[in-house]
Amino acid sequence: MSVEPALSRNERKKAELRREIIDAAFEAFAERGYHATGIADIAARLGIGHGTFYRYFENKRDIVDHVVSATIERIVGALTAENAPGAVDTLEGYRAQSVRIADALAEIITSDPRVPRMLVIEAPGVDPEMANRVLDFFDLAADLNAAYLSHGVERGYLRPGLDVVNTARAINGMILAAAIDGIRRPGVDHQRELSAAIIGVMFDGISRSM
Amino acid sequence: MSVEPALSRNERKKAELRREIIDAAFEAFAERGYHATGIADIAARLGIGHGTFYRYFENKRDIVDHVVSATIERIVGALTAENAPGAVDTLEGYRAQSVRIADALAEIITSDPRVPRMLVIEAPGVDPEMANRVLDFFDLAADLNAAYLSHGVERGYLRPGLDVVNTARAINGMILAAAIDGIRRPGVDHQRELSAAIIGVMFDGISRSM
Amino acid sequence: MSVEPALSRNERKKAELRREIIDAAFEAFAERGYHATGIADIAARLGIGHGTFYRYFENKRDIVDHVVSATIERIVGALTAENAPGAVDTLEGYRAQSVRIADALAEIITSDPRVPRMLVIEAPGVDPEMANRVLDFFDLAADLNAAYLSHGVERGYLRPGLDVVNTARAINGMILAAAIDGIRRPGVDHQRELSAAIIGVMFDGISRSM
Amino acid sequence: MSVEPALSRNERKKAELRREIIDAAFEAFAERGYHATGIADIAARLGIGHGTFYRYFENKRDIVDHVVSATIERIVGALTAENAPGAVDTLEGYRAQSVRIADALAEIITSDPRVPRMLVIEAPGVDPEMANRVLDFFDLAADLNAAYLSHGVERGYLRPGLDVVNTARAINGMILAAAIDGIRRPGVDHQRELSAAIIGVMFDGISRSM
DNA sequence: TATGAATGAGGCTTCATTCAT
DNA sequence: GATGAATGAAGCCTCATTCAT
Repeated sequence: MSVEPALSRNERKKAELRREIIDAAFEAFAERGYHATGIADIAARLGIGHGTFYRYFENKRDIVDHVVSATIERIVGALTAENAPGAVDTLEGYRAQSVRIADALAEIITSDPRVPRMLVIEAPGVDPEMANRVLDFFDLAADLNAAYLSHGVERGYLRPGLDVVNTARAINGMILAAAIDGIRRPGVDHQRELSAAIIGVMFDGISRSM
Repeated sequence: MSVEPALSRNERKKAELRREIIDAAFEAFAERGYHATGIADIAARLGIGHGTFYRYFENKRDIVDHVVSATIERIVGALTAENAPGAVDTLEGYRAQSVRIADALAEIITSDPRVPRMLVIEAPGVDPEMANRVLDFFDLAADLNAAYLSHGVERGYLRPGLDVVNTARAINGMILAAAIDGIRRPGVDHQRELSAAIIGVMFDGISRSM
Repeated sequence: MSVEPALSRNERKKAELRREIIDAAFEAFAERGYHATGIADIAARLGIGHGTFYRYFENKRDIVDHVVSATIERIVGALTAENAPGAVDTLEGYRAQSVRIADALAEIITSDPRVPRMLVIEAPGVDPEMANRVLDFFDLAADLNAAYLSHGVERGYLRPGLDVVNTARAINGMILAAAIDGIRRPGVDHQRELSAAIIGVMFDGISRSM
Repeated sequence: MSVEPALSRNERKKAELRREIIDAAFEAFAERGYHATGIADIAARLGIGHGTFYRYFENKRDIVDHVVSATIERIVGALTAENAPGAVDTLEGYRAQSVRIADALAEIITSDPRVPRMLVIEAPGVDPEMANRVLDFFDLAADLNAAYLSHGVERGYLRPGLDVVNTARAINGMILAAAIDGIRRPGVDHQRELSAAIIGVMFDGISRSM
């Protein structure tokens, strides 16, 4: 028995349109830029009156917040799906998990390069508050990374004494590089190669082993 | 004896004001954002009439181009100063050079966090063309990195068979991470720690050495 | 049964406002001059916001084009109403037709002297393109005149060997003189006298008949 | 012995530059239009600083006044040169004089079509006051015409009872037509043909003589 | 509930004019 | 006297937002 509040037909339709508006705004912002996009552009993509927009969202600033939230959720969702945090206890396990995460990210990036574009190119320029949200997200990702690293150090398969916080930020930067790369070079194969290089650096560094 | 083309007093003053306008615009864009900054804001910072602005720059788009150029030059200048490309032939030499480069970057970032803010937060959101300029700059940095890596592979102090192009991009991402980190956490000490972590990952990876 | 495409109430109101804007612009341009008139002036005459103007016309240049078009149509409409081209075959018939045309013109000019003012004073100074439109209109009128003259020469009631093209231009000039005269001296009676003088010169010249 | 106040070398140079500024302004106004021409444009044509302009003329409105005055004087000068008002006492004499006047006008118009352009296209659109000046000039020309006609009626070689005032305006219009024609079709030969047609209408009308 | 007509704050840009050098 | 750097009034236009239908 479902205990969720049943949505009336009307409510379902409203929610659906709301989602469509977010999607249309995402497309418009990613393609033309936030500042160059008008509310009318978004409405026109859906064939609705632009007055209708204001029945679903407060204002332009409101929609971009939802668009960015949806974009972040898309990424987070993909990652947590492939992800059992703390479920690995060996170097190989961690490496395999890293590959899975990288693949999941590559999938998002290559299937829709507007995702990294929105997050890296458009969102930070919206206004200082939004820039902070994006930076917060980066920090959050770094925190998550750091947790993995701590786990690895504790378990002994990562270097003892590793500066987990800053190393996490460094690794985070490589992931960001992959995202940015996907904006301009969206092929899956290429993204895989880049992932491999990232994981190579991450685990082994670039020095010739002696 | 100076052989430089002597600038008249007038020309010197014009060049000076031009530079001041670029600086004021840099400040305004970094602090309030490009789109939230009006020409009048820039002029007001200098106590000049806003009409004067248009004697020095074509329009708002023109000034941001110059601001970004100046910002990029600031970075490039700092790097090339510390930089003898291809002048190292050992792992330790490369590592030391990497430290010097990292220090130079840290110096820029911590001495003026508006530099990374302008490049990473504001510039990409100006318009698609500017976003491309920034992405071009990232690509250029990656190309430079790749050249270093190639040199190291040839000389034998870096891992044979290294995917230099993609590895360069990965390393580039870590540098970007440092830049972004500097936006929010501008202390020199912290930046040094982050640099150390980056160089640690870069050369040795995170795996426990056997 | 009306077969005309039924305009919705909304469409009718829009078309009506559009017409009112053209009228207000006509008034403003005729009274203050095109360059001295601001969009805000036009809007203020109608008690609408100046933003509303831009819902109906592209820009200032657009509205003056429509104003001039409407002005030309007003003249052309009045003339073609009184006008059966080629329907006369005698000198007296042509003279009578000329009188009718002159009366129609006099009616327009005296009922609204802003019509000649717009066409002769304001429009040419808008920009070179508009000046060309006005000159084109004069040329068109001359062409029409020439057709009448040709007809008369063929039918034999006008002088054989008449240089119809240039004579048409000369007559055109007399009509223009009437228009200009109407700008400053708009009385109907006066306009009639001028028309009579024009037709006198046109048909008989000024020489004492022998 | 000259009793005219001798101009110092300096004063002569000033007067010369003054004339050059008027000429340059004439060119600029005729070619680009009054409103589209900036003071800087005029100064640039002469290679002088635009601040210098204000040492010779009060403001932009001032210079166009002088330009129009010079233009009118150019016409009046050419006409009065060929012109002995009241010196003819026969129809043929008047006709010959009319031809001479027409030739003089044709000479001005074809040698510099910017003259009619300035007077008919540009000047009226400057502002209402300038429009009045132009209309005044037309009226003056009509008055002059009327004087000739009166003389002819008195002497008996023009039609008795002629409405000299309005007929003068009609003839004036034909002259205006020639001026306008010269704007677009500046050939001397063509202008001569048009003059002939005008004089033909003026003296004989278009009716077939019985 | 959906619409789009109306609005006007806001921002960019031009250019005639001034005035210190 | 000549210059051109500086100025800011003025005007065009956009577009987010409101609200009557």
